[in-house]
Amino acid sequence: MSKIRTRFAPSPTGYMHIGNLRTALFEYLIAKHEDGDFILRIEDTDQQRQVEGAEEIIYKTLKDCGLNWDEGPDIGGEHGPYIQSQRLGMYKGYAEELIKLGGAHYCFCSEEELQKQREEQGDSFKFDDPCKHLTPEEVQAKLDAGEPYVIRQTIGEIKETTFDDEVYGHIEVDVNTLDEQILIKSDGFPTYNFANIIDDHQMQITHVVRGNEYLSSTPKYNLIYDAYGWDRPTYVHVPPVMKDEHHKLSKRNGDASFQDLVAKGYLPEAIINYIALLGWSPETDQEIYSLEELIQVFNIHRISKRPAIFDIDKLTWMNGEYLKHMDFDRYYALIEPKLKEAITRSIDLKEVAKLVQSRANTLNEIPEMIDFFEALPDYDLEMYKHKRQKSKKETALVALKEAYRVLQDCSWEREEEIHDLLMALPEALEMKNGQVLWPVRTALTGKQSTPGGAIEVAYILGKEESLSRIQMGITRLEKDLESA
RNA sequence: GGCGCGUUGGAGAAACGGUUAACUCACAUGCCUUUCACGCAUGCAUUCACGGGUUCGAAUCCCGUACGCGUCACCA
Repeated sequence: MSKIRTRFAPSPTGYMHIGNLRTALFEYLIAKHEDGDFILRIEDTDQQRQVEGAEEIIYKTLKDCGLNWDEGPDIGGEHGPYIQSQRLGMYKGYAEELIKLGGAHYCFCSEEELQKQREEQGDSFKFDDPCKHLTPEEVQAKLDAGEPYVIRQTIGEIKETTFDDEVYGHIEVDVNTLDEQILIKSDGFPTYNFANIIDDHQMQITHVVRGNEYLSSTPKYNLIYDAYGWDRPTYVHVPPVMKDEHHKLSKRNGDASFQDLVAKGYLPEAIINYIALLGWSPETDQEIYSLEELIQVFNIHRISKRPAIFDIDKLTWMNGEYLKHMDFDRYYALIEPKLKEAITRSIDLKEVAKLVQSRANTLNEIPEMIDFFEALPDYDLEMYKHKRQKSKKETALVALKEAYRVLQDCSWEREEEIHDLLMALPEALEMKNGQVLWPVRTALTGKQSTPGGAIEVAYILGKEESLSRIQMGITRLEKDLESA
């Protein structure tokens, strides 16, 4: 059996939405699982929708995700060019050949003619093209006269057409319901549908993977393949990725694109891992997969027929898993810029990174998590009250004063030192651990929750700053209790 | 409206006619604990859109109904 070849054929619209990326991923996995080729083709026939730099976004996204193509506009290949606008010359010849084979015909009808039929037929409109019955002589005469025309698919007198989709199974369609679509527009350019067929054939694509919105038009494609006498490709129609029960994920809805997610602090590998599970499921319970592993286990027959809703919560969880299990050096390199931006004080940022690694699910949560290192926020004294820790303002004041006293003699060289000094206090004061440590952490951070507890935070903040913050807590509490 | 496709918990989903409907996220509770997070434990669909049928037995097969999505462009 010949090598599997799949293709990703996006239009350069300046935006890589998640559904598209997911299709690309499946195409890549299907090919690579069988050691096949993954081809990138840019479909830019609609010049009006061109967006500056859009191609680069496609290249970059695919590369960031590790979806490397074997043939494409930038690297070439045997079946190029891989940019549709550079292939425009060839389609007409193919269309003319199709006419000879009886799979298409010239159509000289005007827009008005179509409109008229549309009105007459109402809802069940299906264009009945009179040009189909023109004799070759009549056609030639019109062509010679320079009449504008399009080339339309000719659908013969057969009754039924069927095909087997790898996901949706056996599909039967009544040919009478099929439209004789335009293949070559009056401006001489091919329609998307036609260009697609020709390109796929020329590039020897074996598996056509695309959204299930193409399921209905597939029979028309097949009829053209048949007319040429070409082998039909294997079809893999994939279910859509939804925003909610009723809406697809789309740019129009302002839904997150791949770029948006990255900007929000999600890792490409986590995004890829997550979207692989949208409309596909592995045989085992494993959910975390590297691209390599996905290639190994991906199986077309486990692609689902039903739409899948994109759940940002699960992506967030998964992203957290990647962050938590990441090699520390790599993790640190990743977040160092954010840390430096958030913290200008000279403290050990690596220690901060260690605290944060097991807690942040996305990169963007980090600055807010650690802002207290930079400056103590203006916190509410009520925070010293904590029911479960049995902390009240009065006990907090005592604890803070004692903590300040013992820590004065601390060298601050090792975290254990601080630990030992503070942990000796509860017993000495006949208090619970929480009655000492809760207020200390509060005084040091001014926040309800922080990465790390009192001891870790104090160690990182350093002696001078820690004592100063504790002193401030003491002063504020004293004032507050006096006035009460 | 015609045609096509789909419908398992809040989300992703497993199950491929055979006893109590996996697993993950989310949510809730408890434990652990100096906060948060982690970790651990428990709970969360007597039921698979609904109604019939086939069968000893159905989420799984068949028919119908409802709902949803897609498609019917000189857009891709």
